[in-house]
Amino acid sequence: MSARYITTTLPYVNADPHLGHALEFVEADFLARTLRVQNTEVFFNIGTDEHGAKVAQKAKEEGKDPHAYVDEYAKRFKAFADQLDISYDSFIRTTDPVHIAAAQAFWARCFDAGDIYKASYKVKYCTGCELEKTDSELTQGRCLLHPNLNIESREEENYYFRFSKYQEALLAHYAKQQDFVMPEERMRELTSFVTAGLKDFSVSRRREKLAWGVPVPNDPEQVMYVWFDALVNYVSAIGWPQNEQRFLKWWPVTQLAGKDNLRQQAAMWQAMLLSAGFPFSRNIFIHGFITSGGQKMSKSLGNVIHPLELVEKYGVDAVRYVLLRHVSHVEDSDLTLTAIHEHYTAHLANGLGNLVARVMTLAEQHFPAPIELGPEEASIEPLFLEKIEEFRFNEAMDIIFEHVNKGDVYMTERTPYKKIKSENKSEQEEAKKDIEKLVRHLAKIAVHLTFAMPSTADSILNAVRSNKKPTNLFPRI
RNA sequence: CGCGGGGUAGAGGAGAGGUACCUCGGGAGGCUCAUAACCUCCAGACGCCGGUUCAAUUCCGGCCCCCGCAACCA
Repeated sequence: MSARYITTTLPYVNADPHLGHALEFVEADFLARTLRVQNTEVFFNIGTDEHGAKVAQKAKEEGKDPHAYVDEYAKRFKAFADQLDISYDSFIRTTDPVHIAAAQAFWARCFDAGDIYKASYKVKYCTGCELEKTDSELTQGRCLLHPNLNIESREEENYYFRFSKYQEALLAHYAKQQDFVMPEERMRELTSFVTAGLKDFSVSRRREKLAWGVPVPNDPEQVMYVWFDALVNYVSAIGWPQNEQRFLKWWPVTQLAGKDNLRQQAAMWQAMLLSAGFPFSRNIFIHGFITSGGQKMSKSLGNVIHPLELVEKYGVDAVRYVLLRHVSHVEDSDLTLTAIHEHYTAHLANGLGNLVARVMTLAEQHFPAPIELGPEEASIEPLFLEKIEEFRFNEAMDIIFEHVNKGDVYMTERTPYKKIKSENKSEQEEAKKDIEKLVRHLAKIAVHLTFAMPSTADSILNAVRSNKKPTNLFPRI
């Protein structure tokens, strides 16, 4: 029995869970569930990233103590995962004491390797906001809120991580393991980024400015910059450093991340691993963003799609279905409420739900007892599993839904509903065979749906096992 | 010359050196087991300009347009 470790990127808790989080959770869950049936022991990690300036600031805005604030958000994200039926084995919080200890131990390793050093750090500061600004927060070197003020440059002593040292090693690894990052477009982008040269990055902040972080070992003046702390969750979640055995059992990890996280996960984090003396991650899948109506979702545009509202309206499995089948595994994908509704109606109500209804109606009427299922119905198509392992989730889903269509075609061509009423005995027998075949076909579809749409799969299998037409699986809305 | 991606029927997507596929929508027919569902057939497309090739929408070059990213946005 082999072991596989899968993790999502921890969402930062400065905002509520959104459709992008749902996408990543569901993709990871799909993969985890399929691996579990392939004689593989799976450890599936999710969690929340809770330190840093933005969180401290948000907590202040809401008039809360940071601890209370992050507790609230961690609860919200966990509930979110539960409502999406995510089969996670671990929900790590970067404020967990074990994680904090791990971050410090990891830091110490990098420090001992000579990769963490102190240097002067320049920040851009807006005196109007009384806040540090990053380049992306500035437009033409100016703060948007205070365009008439000059941005000041301030300096302070911070710790740096020797990222530049690992350029060659990273490039060598990318060349050696070409599917380290998937899809390959992302690998190209990453390679060109690293080839262009790496600059050491700052990994701490002065404590007096930012108390909401992990204290740097042996320096009470400094706390870790949230990046450094957060990335370590991938090893702290599996027990490092206090349980070396457990760590060795699960590492290396398969990571899922958004395209905005490519560098951090596939370059920075990998360099940190190297510095601390760990093997690289196993592989990293980078997904795109979900847009709506061709634009980024934003409150001001009013095009935000709230995943939990979708769950309420269409059901969890329908939401999981849309995210797995109608979202590109490579590029950004557009989803609108209309499109979601259309997918639901066309493929779930008219397609899958209707097929189950028509087949089970015939079965219930013409068979006195349920059909015994055999090993054939329980087996899973290898191609289906391969697609998922290659992160081609939508193609895997296509395979299942082709079978739904085949069922409908078979029904039309063989007309068992007509032959079963025939006076002719042999026609009746033929019809019975056809119905049985269709019932087995349904069972097979259900088995394949276990991973993407667990409760739907259960409903179908229950219907087959009890020889009873279920209530509408996907009512028209 | 900053980096990467993209422009395919009315809409949204997939694809590949040689009959361009899917979903929704439109048109015609069929079926009646089913959630007014299902099946069949038809109409309709490869941004622009060059090049390579027997053959390009697919490869190469140029142009136009769109979208991300541009490192501490966590």
